Amino acid sequence: MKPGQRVVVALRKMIASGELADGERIAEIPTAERLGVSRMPVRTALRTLEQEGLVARIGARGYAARGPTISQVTDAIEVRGVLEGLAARIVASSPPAPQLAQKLKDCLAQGEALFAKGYLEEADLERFYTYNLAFHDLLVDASNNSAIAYALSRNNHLPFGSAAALALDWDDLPATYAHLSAAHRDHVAVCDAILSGDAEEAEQLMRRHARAPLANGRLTHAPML
Amino acid sequence: MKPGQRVVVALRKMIASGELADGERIAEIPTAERLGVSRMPVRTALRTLEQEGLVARIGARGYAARGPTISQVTDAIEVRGVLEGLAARIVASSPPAPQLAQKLKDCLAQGEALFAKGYLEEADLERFYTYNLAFHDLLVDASNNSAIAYALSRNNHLPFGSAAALALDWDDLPATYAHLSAAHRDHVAVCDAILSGDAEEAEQLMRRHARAPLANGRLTHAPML
DNA sequence: ATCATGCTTATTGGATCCAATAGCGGTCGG
DNA sequence: CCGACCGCTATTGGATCCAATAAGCATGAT
Repeated sequence: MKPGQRVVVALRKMIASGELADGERIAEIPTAERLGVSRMPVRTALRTLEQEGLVARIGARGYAARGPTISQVTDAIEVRGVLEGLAARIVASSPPAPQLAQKLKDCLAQGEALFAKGYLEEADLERFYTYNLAFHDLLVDASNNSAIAYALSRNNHLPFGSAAALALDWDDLPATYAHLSAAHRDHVAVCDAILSGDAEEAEQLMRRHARAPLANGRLTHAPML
Repeated sequence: MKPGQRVVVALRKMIASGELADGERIAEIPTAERLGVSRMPVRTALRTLEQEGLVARIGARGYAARGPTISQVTDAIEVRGVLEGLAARIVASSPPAPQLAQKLKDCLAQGEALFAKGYLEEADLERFYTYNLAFHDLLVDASNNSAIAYALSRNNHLPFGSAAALALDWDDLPATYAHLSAAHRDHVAVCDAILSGDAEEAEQLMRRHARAPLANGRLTHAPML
């Protein structure tokens, strides 16, 4: 990976993990030395992270980390809910192309296979992650609305803003099974609403689905891009 | 203004005005010479504009302008609708602070004053612009949801993505009066729903309000930041 | 004759250097 | 003793230089 990208993801991780505390000042030179690059990649990275809302300018003198606060996390989840809800509504509003219906079925089949055996093993968590992302991406893609994709791509950089934000508990597989299979059932329900052309229902279901992690109460770490 | 900012706004204008056609390649060196600066501000500006969605990367070789297509415009309006709808819902969901109610009243009073005399004059368009922006900002601000503000701030850079996107017709003031007073009535209705705590109604009204320009059919130029 | 391969060149990304600026501290005067 | 002013320094923004890379073209081989 090129230095520029490396610095961006490194800083994202340091902010998300709290290694850079909320409000802590980020100067270019120390950061560059710390990461073993010149000031230039750091400069561009800070500009990028500012656009992403992960750092904020301190007057005219440097940037400060904007650590993930609980409210930021819940806010990002709410926003993802309405955006994906809109995507679902749009998709449901027009008669589905046969190939879209097929893609949806194929995608849901992956989820079905995961839960068929009635329990989860560790490797399944990774598979669910992939399947879940695929479903959400499929929907956004099918909505064919560039502004949604654009807004979501930004939101995804926020902590827990991505569809990957799941209440995963690697130590309590039964509880995780309950959460994830509920999510899968949500997917099926959304798909049904879409295929039957019920736009209102599709949107409501999708929004509730996105908000599920809020109800679960537990927000643990999920991989962030 | 510093060179960096100058280049960003200059490129934004050139893209919005079509001076840089959709899909046209933007190389750093010619652009830098054209604007009379070095390559560096152009580099940072292109990164910024990429984040804003106004240019897209062409493989590993430069950027291309993403001109304002009709679908981009309508997409951005839809997205703004759901985001501001969410803001309205959130505000309506909790009992309004007295000072918020006062601010809303003050804001709506500005609109009321504009339409009281039953017709519009040129200067009123500017005033309505200010009032309209103030109302929308007030709502987003009151929702206290940073992710909404963040997503909207990005969306605002898209053509017609901002609340300033109104079907303004400077030559047909009576028709404009109809549109704008309808918008003001929308504001009043949203405000009523919020103060009475009807979250569902507030959201629906706000979404319809945002989509009104789509129904008006006419999308003319509005100032873009 | 056509396709593949290698060379040339144009263009972007990174590093280093230089200038402008703001913040901070010290000192001097009231 | 306190406040204001001046100068120093730390830090960011811009310019130029260098390296890496990919695209385009030409040439040769099959």
